[in-house]
Amino acid sequence: MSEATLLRMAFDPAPRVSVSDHVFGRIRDAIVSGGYAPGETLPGERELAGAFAVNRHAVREALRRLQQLGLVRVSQGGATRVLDWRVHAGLDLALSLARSGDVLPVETLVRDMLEMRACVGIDAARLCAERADAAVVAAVVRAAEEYGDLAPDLDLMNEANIAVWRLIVRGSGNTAYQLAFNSLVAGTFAVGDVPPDARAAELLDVAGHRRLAAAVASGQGTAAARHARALLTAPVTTPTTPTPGREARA
Amino acid sequence: MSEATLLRMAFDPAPRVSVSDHVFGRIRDAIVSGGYAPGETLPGERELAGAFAVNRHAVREALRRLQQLGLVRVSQGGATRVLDWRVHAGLDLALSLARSGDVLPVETLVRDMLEMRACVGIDAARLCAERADAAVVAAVVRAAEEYGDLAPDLDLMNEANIAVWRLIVRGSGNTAYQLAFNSLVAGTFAVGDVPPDARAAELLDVAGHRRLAAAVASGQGTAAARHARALLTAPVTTPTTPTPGREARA
DNA sequence: CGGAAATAACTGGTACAACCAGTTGACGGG
DNA sequence: CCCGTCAACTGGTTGTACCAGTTATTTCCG
Repeated sequence: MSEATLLRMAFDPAPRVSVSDHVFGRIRDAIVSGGYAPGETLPGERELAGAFAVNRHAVREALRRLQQLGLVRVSQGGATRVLDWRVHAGLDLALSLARSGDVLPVETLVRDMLEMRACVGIDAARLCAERADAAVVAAVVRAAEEYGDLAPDLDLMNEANIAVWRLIVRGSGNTAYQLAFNSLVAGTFAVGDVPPDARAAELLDVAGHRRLAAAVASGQGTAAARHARALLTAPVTTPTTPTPGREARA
Repeated sequence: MSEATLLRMAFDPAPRVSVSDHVFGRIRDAIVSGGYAPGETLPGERELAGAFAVNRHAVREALRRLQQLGLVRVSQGGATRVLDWRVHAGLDLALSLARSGDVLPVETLVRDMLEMRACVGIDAARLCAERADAAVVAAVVRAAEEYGDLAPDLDLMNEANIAVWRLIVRGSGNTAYQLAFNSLVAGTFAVGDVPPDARAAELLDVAGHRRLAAAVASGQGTAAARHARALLTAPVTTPTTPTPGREARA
């Protein structure tokens, strides 16, 4: 096999995860997948260090991150207890979940994130139209214009699409929306292949994006929300690949 | 001063923050408040350890958490660079921001989180009505019933209110909503005093909550969304204390 | 003189060992 | 039986040494 062939194959970019990342991921998956029930006590740091054959500090770094994520609660003197991530974990966990799929059905997770994107995006569009300052509005219009020029390259359009929405969310003046948007973008990016054709209709609707930008520019919140809804609810309501899980849950 | 007097005073629950927490908070505030511009390089671990007069391990734990939060990007060999938290930080940052206010106007942050709560809550109510299984629906109805019994104790009602909404969000079957809900609850809790009277109207509207539960039980998504909207948008649209910042941003 | 390769001086990553500081539960005296 | 004491856990912190990448400098060859 020639070197050119090797380079064309797009390998994984060399895992090379740090030791503490490894420990972090393993324990996270064990908790999320139910290996450790909520309330259960995790093995001691020294014991974990021995089990993973790493230094105790690496375990500590991992545990601190798990604590920040809301998966465990460590307390000096007492044992480290597992929390119920459905109750204590924040949206940032979605990124971790998406990154190392398998523990949770990726299909469902993607659908959920798209659903939330629609919910937040619609309201952000409304708020952006109602209370964004002139500079951001101008940037939105400009971004929407440039967005259309990239058709029909879906990869580039996806990137530009994120830029447009980032501006809209920014224009909403809602920090929570902004942070949630970041979480969702990171999460969907981590999944890698967000069903490419499921969102093709949305991405290729250049006119729809320009209508949205126009509504934002003219300060018409309701119209902006309507156009945003038209764009964002398409991939959720009409999936090209039938999404399992809806019946499975019932 | 008698012991009883001491106990009645409700002191701060003894700060006792760990060393790495201290370092974490300081650097986080420095970044969020703009002390370090995005792209700038943070001092080396050894230098930071010297500046804070702590061991390097403590600094490392703090940096790892900052990285997970999306505030910095550490890379072996290279320097640790500051990221733009408006672009890379997830919703979990809201909790950190709320906890140690000051760096960001708390008023605005609370308004944003309530706004997002409304946005997500309305859609979650709709989805819960449409696709929640019988067990969750029954739990929602029961929780709404018990909720009314707690009036007029606002503290207890607030707690029960969260329980009701947690069930509804759970019933929506959307993991992203669930995680975002957790982030928002943790964030508002961290603020401590979410303007108590601003939400009094919502909390005391027992009938409204029961209407919502009834709509969920009968599977009427649109009605559930309407009732949810009535409950959740009240504190946002009619603040008892005029919220500054809206004009200040324009 | 120009540019590429070796290198020195950083950076973060990991390890071992020891000790401090809380928590827990068992043990023994009242 | 109850309560204080103490020993054996737990996590928290420190120091040091070294490994592993990055980066800027220096050096040497064409």
